[in-house]
Amino acid sequence: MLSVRKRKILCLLVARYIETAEPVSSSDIKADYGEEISSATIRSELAKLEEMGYLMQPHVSAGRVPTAKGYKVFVESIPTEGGMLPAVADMREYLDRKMDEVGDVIRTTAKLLSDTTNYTSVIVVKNIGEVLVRDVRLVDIGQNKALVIIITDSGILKDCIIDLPADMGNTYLNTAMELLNRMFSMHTVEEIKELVDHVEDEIAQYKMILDQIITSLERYQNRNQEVIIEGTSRLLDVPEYQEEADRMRGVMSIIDHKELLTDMVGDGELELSFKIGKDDGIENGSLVTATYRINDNQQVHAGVIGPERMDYRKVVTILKNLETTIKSVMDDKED
Amino acid sequence: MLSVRKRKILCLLVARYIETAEPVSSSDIKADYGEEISSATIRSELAKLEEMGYLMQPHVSAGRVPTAKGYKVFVESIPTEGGMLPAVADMREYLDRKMDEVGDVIRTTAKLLSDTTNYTSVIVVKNIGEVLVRDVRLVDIGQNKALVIIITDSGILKDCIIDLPADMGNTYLNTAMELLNRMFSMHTVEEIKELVDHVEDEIAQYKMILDQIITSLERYQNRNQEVIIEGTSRLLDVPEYQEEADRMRGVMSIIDHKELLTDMVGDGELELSFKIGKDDGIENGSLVTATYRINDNQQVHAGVIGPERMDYRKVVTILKNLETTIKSVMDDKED
DNA sequence: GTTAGCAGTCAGGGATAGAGAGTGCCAAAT
DNA sequence: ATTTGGCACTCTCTATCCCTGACTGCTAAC
Repeated sequence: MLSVRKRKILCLLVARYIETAEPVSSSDIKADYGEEISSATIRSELAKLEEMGYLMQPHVSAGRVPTAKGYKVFVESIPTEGGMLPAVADMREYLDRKMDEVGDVIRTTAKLLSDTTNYTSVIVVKNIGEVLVRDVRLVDIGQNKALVIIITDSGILKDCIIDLPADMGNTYLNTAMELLNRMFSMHTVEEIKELVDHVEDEIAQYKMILDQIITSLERYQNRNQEVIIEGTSRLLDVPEYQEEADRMRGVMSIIDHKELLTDMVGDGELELSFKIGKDDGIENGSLVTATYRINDNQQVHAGVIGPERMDYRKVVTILKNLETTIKSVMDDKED
Repeated sequence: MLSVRKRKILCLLVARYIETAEPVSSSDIKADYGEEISSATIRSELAKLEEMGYLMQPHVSAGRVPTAKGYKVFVESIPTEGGMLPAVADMREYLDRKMDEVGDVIRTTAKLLSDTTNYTSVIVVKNIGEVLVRDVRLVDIGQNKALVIIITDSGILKDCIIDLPADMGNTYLNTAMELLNRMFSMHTVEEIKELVDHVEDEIAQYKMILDQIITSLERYQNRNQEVIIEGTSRLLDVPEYQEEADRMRGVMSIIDHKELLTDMVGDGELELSFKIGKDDGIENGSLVTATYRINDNQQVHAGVIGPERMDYRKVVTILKNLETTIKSVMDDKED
């Protein structure tokens, strides 16, 4: 629906605007165009592109500036197989430092991403699929409370503290643990819920414990979404925002309401996701994320947040490189 | 070292500047002064105050603006017994919502603080004093790993995963646990370190476990400092920062490097702490914190971060109110 | 030590003018 | 039917000027 020439002109314009931050004129494009073409021709094409909503003019005697819609055409044209950037060659070094947990890897990755792109970075970890319970342990911690440790196929759940009946005997906990393991082991949360509803009788006296554990499991499965943001102050480096602080607001409000991000990052199937401008939920801003699957149950969305006039090429290249780097580091951790 | 009249003039000036954000002239002060005094007299006092470093002039024919030093004199003059603000009357409501853990209380408090003051809020939780170990549990989680649960007098440590020797027998863990409890129970971390160094022989075969646990305990004692920041985007509401984004940088860099905050919040003994300006580590910004002790082992520093021209009176009042509110909520949680 | 008065300084706003950039449109060429 | 060259037009940007208003610092009198 966009002629080859229009697309080429549009992309050249966006590329130049990203570089110079100034409205692009017809003669600018003529200079970049390669083949011979007159500026008048370009002008008429620009007029049409503007009419179609890809461009806009700050004022009548200025060049053109891309709209969110215009940027989107541009980002589609970026080859995702971009070459290695010199700056990202040493990503591996960052990540090779000894790290105890996956959480550390994520946190470091966020820093790395912010440092290499010079934008504010964002990482969202999502649980996908069902959690399979492997083993359940109960640890008495005094004061009629117990700590529940649930070993699942995607990690260990250990933040669940439950209340115990006051008159509990000594063997009570052990029996409960046995029962729990018999019932829960190798089942998903959904299955466990079913089960508990059906065999009321046998477990009546442990009902209190069971309910608390199931609540906790459900919470784990549903809202275990971590959002990490690094390099907030890099927003200040963006010239657009320096001139008018108001423009920063759209981006800032997202940083303040991290929970919004979980829905804004890619939808899982897409490798790269671009959210640009108000219609996508970021006024005067843009969010580029890549989706990585680190294991069967967890998905990581990593990306950057910045102005609409973002260096998408660089960001895409870095995100692609990050994928291979993360994969290799994670694989090492498996051993 | 500052005459009564100079102090009065300085405080009137700061108060007015905080309100109007505009340089204050000698006649402005004359209007606020109460008693009869000529503007010429005030001018000569202002000149001296400027010479002493409490004030500055943006330009020669403008009024005066306080320096960081000037603000500090002002904040000393704020009565800490300020009355209840209408806006804070319902703090209790915020905090009354059911919250599972101390962590939740803290997080909600941060939001509350940001909402009531309209500044970015900051909360730092510090461990003070020695951690006393009460009980140690080991839970086998498969793959030659165990989860260590340490119940201390100030909380439960449950994020420590240790490696086990590969050829471990079935009773190994139980024996180790018994040994650990015998050795650790009711001792501080320092004492435990001593102990382990001395009775090498008996425990040789459990050395591996012990070392890992001690490392973990030390880390818990030292760096268990949580820093929570809420309402970052409120920085954008500050007029000073809107005009010149560069000024925001000082404050932003602190938000980006939370670890800096642990040293900047009050020194423990002081009830309220004011850090204003570059010399205090915040260029073009100011950090006001109050210190609350929530139990024998933990200290909470709560405060706000904003421009030098902050509404200190309001902030102080709110922080004072927060103290009573937090105390009452925490006491309820004890039950 | 305080006050009144006066001269001096400077920011801020409005008006004006010229330069430069870039477009839109039209008529001619392909 | 598309492309091109040319031209008139529009609008921003910058500089300059000037004026006004706001304060101050200073001095001399009280």
